[in-house]
Amino acid sequence: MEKYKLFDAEYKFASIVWDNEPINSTELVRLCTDKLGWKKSTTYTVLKKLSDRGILQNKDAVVTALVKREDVQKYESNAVVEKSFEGSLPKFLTSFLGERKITEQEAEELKQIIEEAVK
Amino acid sequence: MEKYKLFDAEYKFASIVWDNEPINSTELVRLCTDKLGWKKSTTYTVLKKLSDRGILQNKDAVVTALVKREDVQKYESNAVVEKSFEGSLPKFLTSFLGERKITEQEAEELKQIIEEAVK
DNA sequence: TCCTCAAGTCTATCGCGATAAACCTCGCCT
DNA sequence: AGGCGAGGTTTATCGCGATAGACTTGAGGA
Repeated sequence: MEKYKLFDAEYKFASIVWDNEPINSTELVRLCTDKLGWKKSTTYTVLKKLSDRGILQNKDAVVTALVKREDVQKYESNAVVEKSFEGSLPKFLTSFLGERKITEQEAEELKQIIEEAVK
Repeated sequence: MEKYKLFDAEYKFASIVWDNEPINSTELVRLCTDKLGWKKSTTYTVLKKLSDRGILQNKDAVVTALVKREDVQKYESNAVVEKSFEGSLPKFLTSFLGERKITEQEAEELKQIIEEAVK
């Protein structure tokens, strides 16, 4: 789903929406000024673009997300494994863990997640 | 290590080097023309930039890598988990796997990698 | 009626990554 | 002594994501 590809600025912006939706657009402008240092028009420009793409929605000055954060995250995770690890999750994991050590407890949690995906 | 951050074009280029090093620079130009559609000067421009950064090396017309592919991959994997998953590997894994199903064998392989990191 | 302010659009500008044109040097061959 | 190709640098140009300035519209209050 190429649709879910967000650029850096877009992702930061969308994150603010996800964290605060539903949110009034003027209030959102204020938040972006605080957290991103954006001017009003910048916020509206990005908001419009994401709305046109069906990612967000601005109706009667109330902004909500049409696409879930999880869906964008899923796209991101797949894209990286695809681009840098030939689509191989094992390769990704090996690289990520590296010499890094994890606790027995963390290992359990990860194995649990993996079990969940076996069917 | 911010040093390992490669842009898209740089990464594609470095990949060709990793796959073929040591390689003569003129030969590398030919490869880039074939695989990336680049002109000679484009190849040299990118090569110089990566050499200046200590990622690659061009000595007596022989190009080699000073930084291992694995190190760049490690940076990439960490960056994504950091940026999109609050640094949480479990969150990344959950998102990546999603409804996707994996075989018992693949699960074993993954668990093996995880075990390796416990200490 | 006029002012204000919320709400939003349209059209730049700007920085930077991606790509390349033009030019240079130097050894080698004829 | 002149051409030629390998090897390389310097200096643009270009596309696009990031950001914003200027302007518009419409409701509500003094």
